Amino acid sequence: MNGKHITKLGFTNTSIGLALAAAQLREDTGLGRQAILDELSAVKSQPAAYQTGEYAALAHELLAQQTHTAFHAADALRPAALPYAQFGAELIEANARAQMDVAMQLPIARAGALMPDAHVGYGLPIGGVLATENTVIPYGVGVDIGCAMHLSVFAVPPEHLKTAEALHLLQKHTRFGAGIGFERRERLGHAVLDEAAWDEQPVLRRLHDKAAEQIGSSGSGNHFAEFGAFTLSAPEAGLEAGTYLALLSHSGSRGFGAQVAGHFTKLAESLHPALDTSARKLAWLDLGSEAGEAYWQAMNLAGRYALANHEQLHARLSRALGEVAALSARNSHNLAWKETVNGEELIVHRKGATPAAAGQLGLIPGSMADPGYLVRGKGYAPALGSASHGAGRQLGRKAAQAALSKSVVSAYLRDRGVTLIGGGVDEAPQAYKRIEAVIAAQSELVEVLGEFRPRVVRMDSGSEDI
DNA sequence: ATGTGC
Repeated sequence: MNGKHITKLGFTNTSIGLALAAAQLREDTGLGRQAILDELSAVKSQPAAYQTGEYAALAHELLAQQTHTAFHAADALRPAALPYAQFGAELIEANARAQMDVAMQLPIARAGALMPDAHVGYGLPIGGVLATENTVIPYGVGVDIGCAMHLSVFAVPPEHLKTAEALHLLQKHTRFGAGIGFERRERLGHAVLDEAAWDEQPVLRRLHDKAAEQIGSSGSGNHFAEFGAFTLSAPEAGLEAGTYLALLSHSGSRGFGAQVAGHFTKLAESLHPALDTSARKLAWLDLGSEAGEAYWQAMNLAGRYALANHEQLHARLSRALGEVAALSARNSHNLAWKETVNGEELIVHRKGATPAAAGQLGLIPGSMADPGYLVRGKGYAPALGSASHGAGRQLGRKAAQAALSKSVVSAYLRDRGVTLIGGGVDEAPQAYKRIEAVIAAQSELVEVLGEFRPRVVRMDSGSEDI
């Protein structure tokens, strides 16, 4: 018995040595060569039946190889990306497109689209829409699960609220920054904190107290709360056309959602060790698996929690104003939904994309000093019923810090009559694409109903205030 | 995006 006999049976790599060792043990019992080769052949075709005895080590190696091969086959990328529509392609950088191309090579991908505010993100680009079959990609949703917009329009003129008072109200009723929450005696309860789901997963149970502490707060980066003038161009939901005082906010699921995202993306990566490195951050979870179900539950809880954050912010400020919103709208723009796409039920991931089904209201902000828009979706199929979630960055954070200064940002704000609390150069209006161009690039996707012009804005301080 | 890590 030698290596030649073994390789002839089709054993490779580590299994050759293990087969030889097992054959030696069988020879020691007096068994003949042909009988041993027959046994080896049987072990090779049915390793699961030989997990004990002389062939155990070989059988385990063969089983491991089988599993590995299966992983490779199931995770192999398509040789070419599936086609997808891009809106405002001239506004989208090549590296964001390259990321989308990788996503469209995933074996689970079915359809996709790139919005005009698209730019590079982890895994799926921001402004990317991706439909998959019975699977969910944690980084196809993003770190800030459920990040959302909320607008309250009050039936009073914008001048009703003086700048000094707006500053005071924002300072008093909003909280910004990583790790920030409300002081215990200031906290408001919310039904979302009493949901049964918190007790159904260790990761959720562990995060409940943090969620209770941070509810009603806003984060860092591009999150904001701002008072401004909202102009409605035609009557809508009982409100006459005109210009009104309004409150617009952008916030997500805070530390809770970020921890959920981190937990499940790590889990997804561990389940797809064979996935090509270019797609590592697009590792998915099967919705038929326990892990997939757990993510779906956690993601939707984080989505409801993010909306509850906005509800509390708007409730505090409306109450302080003594006004009730005459018109309000809100939408999540980092989430996955079960939707019918071309007659098939798929999981539609929107990572920095506004749901824009026919008739659906959505909010697309510009920057700290540029207009934001209330839009109505047109349910445009090539966009998978989506629109942009904002203007999108044209300069990354570091590039913005290097290219811009406090003085050019201050001048931009002054020219537009915007007063800012906090904010950093990395969030400068000049770091963003021109919202007018981004809106113009999606006329097939949404209809503009109204325009919000920011007047008094609060953001996190970042590294340095402007 | 988040008060922290392949």
